[in-house]
Amino acid sequence: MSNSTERQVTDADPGRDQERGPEQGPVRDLVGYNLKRSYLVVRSAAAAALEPHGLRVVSMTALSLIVDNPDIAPSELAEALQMERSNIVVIIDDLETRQLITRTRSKSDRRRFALMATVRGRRLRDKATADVAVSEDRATSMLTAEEKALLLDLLHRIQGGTS
Amino acid sequence: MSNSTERQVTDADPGRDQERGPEQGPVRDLVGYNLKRSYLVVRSAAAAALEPHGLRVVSMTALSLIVDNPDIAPSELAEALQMERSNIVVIIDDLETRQLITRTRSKSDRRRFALMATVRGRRLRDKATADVAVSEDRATSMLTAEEKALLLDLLHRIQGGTS
DNA sequence: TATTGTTATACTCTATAACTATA
DNA sequence: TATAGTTATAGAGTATAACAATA
Repeated sequence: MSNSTERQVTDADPGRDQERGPEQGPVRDLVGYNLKRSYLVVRSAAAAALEPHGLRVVSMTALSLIVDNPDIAPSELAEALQMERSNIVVIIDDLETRQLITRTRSKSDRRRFALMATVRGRRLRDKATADVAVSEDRATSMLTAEEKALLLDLLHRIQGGTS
Repeated sequence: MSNSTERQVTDADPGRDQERGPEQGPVRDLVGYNLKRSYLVVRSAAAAALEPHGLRVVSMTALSLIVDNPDIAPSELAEALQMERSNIVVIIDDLETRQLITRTRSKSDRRRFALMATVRGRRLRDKATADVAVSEDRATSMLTAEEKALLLDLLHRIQGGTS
C-alpha cells in the first residue's frame, strides 16, 4: 500500500486504466458477449441462494418444471431444459432420492415415466424460487422494475425466434 | 398432420400443449434463466459464424482484447475474460501458432509476457467480429435497433454492479 | 515472500454410442 | 423399425495445486 516505489507503467502500456480493466473494443457491442457476462453475474448469485437448499441451478429448474407439469416425461424435461436425455437421468435420480419427486411408469406407454413433485418438492420449489428471485433483485438492483420487465420481454423475444 | 388417429392425451396430462412446450412457471420470470437461454441462441449463431475462421468464441474474444490492448499480459487477459491463468495458456498458444499474435518478454518485468496482435491477427479480428455482428443481427432480428441498444445498455449495467 | 507463466490434474457440463424394454 | 430410459464414455470448459523464474 504505502510503498515508496509506486507501481508505474514503465513498459509500453499507454492509456490503459488498470482500475477499470482493459479496453473491450468491438466485443463490448456484441450481444452474446454481454449476455454471457451478465449471466455469470446473475448465476453466481442464484447458485449462492440455492446452495443452502442443496440444489444446483439445473436441478432447481428441473424441479420447478416438474411441479408445473405433472406427469411430464424425462425426455420432455430434457427437451425443455435443452439438454440430452442421458444427462437428465442423474438429475432425476437425485430429486427422487431426496423425495422431491416421484417417478412412476405411464399406464398408456410403459416405456415412459411420469414425473410428479411431492408436497415436499413443491414446498422446496416455492422457497427456492423465492430465494433466487431475491438474489436476482439484489444482483439487478441497478435496474428499475420497469427496466427489469423490459429486459425479460427482450430476452423472451430472442428465445422465441424470428417472430 | 392429417392422421385419423389424432394424438390424444390418454394419460394424466391435462392442459399441456405439446406444440408450444411445457409450462415454464415461475422460472420464466427469472432473469438468469432467460439470460442463459438467450445466450445459447446467440452463441450458437456466433459459433457458426466463427467456424469458417477456425476460431472459437473464447479465442475470438481473446484475440480482440489483444488487438485493443497492445502489450497486455496473459494474467490481465485471464482476468478480463474471467477465467483462470492456467486456462488462458492453451488459447494463447493457439493464437501464437497461427501467427495471429506475438508473445515477447516484458523488459520491465521479465516474468510477464507482452501480447500483441500481428497484422494478420488484426485483419482476422476485424473480419470475425463483423461476421459475428451479422450473425447476431440475424439472431436478434425480432428486435429493433433501439431495442437492441437498450438491451446492451441493460446488460452493461448488470455487469457494472450495484451502481 | 509474492507473482507470472506453466503443467498436470480433477471436476463439471455436455454430447455420442450402444443397450433394454417397450411400442 | 422406432422411441424412452439408461449406462458408459468422451469431449469440452473450468478450477486447483504445484513448480521454475523472476520480482
